[in-house]
Amino acid sequence: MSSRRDAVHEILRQSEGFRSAQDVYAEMRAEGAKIGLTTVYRALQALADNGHVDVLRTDDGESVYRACASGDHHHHLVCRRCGRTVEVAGPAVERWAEAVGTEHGFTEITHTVEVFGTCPACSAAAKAG
Amino acid sequence: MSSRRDAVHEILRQSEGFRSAQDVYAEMRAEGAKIGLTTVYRALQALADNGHVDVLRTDDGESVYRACASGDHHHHLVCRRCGRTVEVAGPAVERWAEAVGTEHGFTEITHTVEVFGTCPACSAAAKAG
DNA sequence: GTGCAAGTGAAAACCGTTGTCAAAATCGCC
DNA sequence: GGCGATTTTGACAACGGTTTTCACTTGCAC
Ligand SMILES: [Mn+2]
Ligand SMILES: [Mn+2]
Ligand SMILES: [Zn+2]
Ligand SMILES: [Zn+2]
Repeated sequence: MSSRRDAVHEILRQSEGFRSAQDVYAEMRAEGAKIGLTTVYRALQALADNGHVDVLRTDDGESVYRACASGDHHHHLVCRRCGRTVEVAGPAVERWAEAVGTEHGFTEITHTVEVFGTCPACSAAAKAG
Repeated sequence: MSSRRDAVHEILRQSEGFRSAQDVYAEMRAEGAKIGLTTVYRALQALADNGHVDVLRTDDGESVYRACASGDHHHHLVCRRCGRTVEVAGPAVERWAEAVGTEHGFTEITHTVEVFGTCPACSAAAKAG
C-alpha cells in the first residue's frame, strides 16, 4: 500500500463519522499534504474494495467513507442530526435477508441496511434549546 | 395534480420494477407523449415527496422510482441483473431496527433496507447462455 | 376578455465522479 | 550505484445524472 493511500486511511481513522472524498482532500491539503483529488478518490475506492472502509451514499448522491473499527460485516446506526455513527452487528437481519432472498429463488444475495435516529446528545440539546 | 404528473405516475404503475427518470421519459416520448425531461424529473420528485412512489439509488448514482402496490411500509428484493423487484414485508427486520436504535438511546428511529440478488430467470439465462 | 398563478421544457449550469496521459516515484535487477 | 520496467500520481478534461434558469404556455377565477 502506497504512503498516500495510508495517509487517506489515517484521516478516516481519526475521523468520527463519515467523510466525503472532497472533504478528506480539503483536510489533507489544509494540513499541507501534497496530494491530488484524483488520488484521494482512488485511495478511497481501493480501501472500500478491500473492505478496509465502508461507503454509503448520502441522499444527495455523495459517497461518504468511514474506517470501520471492525473488519467484519456490520451495519450503522446514524444520528440524523449530527452524523454520529454506531457500528452494530445484526445476526437477525442477516438471516432475514438471506431467507427472504432464497424464498423467492434469488441467489448471490446481498443487502444494505442503515438505521437512522436522533442520538441521546442531540435529543438532550433539542429539549434544552 | 397536473395531467402530466398523472401520466408519469401511470407509467410507473404499469411498470414491473424500478424505472429511472430518463427511462420513463424515453418511454413516454416513444409513445408520442409531449413532455420534457425536466417535467418528468419534477413529477417523480413530487410523487416521491408525497409518498406515492418510492425511490432508491443505484450503485452508479442513478435515482430509480417505483409505484408501490402496497401503501404500507415494506422493503424490496431487487434483481441486480434485470431490476425485477419483489415487495417484501419484514417484521423481523422492523423489530431489529427499532431494538438496535433504542438500545443505543436513539429516538425517532427509521431505517432503510434493500436486498439484492440474482433472480431465477436471470440465473437460468446465465446458465443457458 | 383580463390578470395572475402554476406548469412546462429547451438549454445551460451544476457537481461529484471518472478518464486521460505525461511526469514522477518506486521497484527489480545487475 | 546505474537503469529500464512498472506503478503511482495529479492537473485537467470529460462524463452523466440532476437541477436551475427563464421565457413561454396553460388553467382558472373574476
Ligand atoms: Mn462501519
Ligand atoms: Mn415498494
Ligand atoms: Zn446526534
Ligand atoms: Zn433478474
